[in-house]
Amino acid sequence: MERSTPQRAAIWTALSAAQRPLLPQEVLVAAQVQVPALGIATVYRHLKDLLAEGAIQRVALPGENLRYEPRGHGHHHHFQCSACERVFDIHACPGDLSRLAPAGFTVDDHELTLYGRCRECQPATRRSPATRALGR
Amino acid sequence: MERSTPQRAAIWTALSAAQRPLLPQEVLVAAQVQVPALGIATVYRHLKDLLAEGAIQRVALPGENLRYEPRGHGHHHHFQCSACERVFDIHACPGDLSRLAPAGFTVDDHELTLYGRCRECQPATRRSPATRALGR
DNA sequence: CTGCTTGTGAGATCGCATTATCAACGAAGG
DNA sequence: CCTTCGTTGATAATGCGATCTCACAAGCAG
Repeated sequence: MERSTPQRAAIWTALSAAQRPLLPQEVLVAAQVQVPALGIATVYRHLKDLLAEGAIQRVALPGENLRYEPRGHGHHHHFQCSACERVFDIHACPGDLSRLAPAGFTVDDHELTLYGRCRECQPATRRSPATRALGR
Repeated sequence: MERSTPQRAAIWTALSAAQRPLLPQEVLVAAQVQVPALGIATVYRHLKDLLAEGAIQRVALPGENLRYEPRGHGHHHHFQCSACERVFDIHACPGDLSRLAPAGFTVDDHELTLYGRCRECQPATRRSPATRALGR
């Protein structure tokens, strides 16, 4: 059975506190705040378990490795910052896109990714310049 | 310098005749119609060259390997059939999506992928059932 | 405490797409 | 013909994310 361990708790906390999809590496770094000795193998192990339990879901973006986020956000899309590479949730949707498909094609679902600068990575024009380090 | 060879021609023909982005493997199969002895190494070599020359471009879809298509299609999106896995071009666009991003975010670009059934893979209801083999 | 089971971490290993290697081939000029 | 030099194809090597192995540590029952 599933035993409650500090490692598992740290990984879950990292995922649910992030408010955005995380790479396994990002989960590792974030969870090591609570459990410094945490290894990457344990991260993958628990990601796999949490996925099987339905607690989290995969997020696939074009040309990117799989990210993970807690389930239950409903239908939503993602925004990737071209500066810090981080991915954020977008709780909005352009709506029905079946009209875009060629005649004879049936549309069941869609994936949308926006690219640009996140709030913290604006080109130092107005407030809040990109002072945050990468990979955080 | 670049020498014109049957292999190179076959690869280019495969790409421009396909009317859709191809995986290296699909390029190999399609080009082998003209040059049966063609090897995968030659496909990768010419894809790399054609890319450097700007004749073709990469197409990255969520969770998929890179595909390649001739350049010059302008801004467009893609449709992936959930049955045959093939990817088709969609020459349509939902338009400006910057309104979807959170406040403070700047949107420069976007990627859209539709999923469903292509014309040839409709659930055998009306005409043209999915008689085509996979991987073609 | 004691014994048994499960979880963990470091490193080895795997899977797979892509790239490098290299002997053989072949078009072009002599 | 013959030499030259870029091209080719089979295969080995690489890079990298993900998984497996295994000795050890940490729960839990008795």
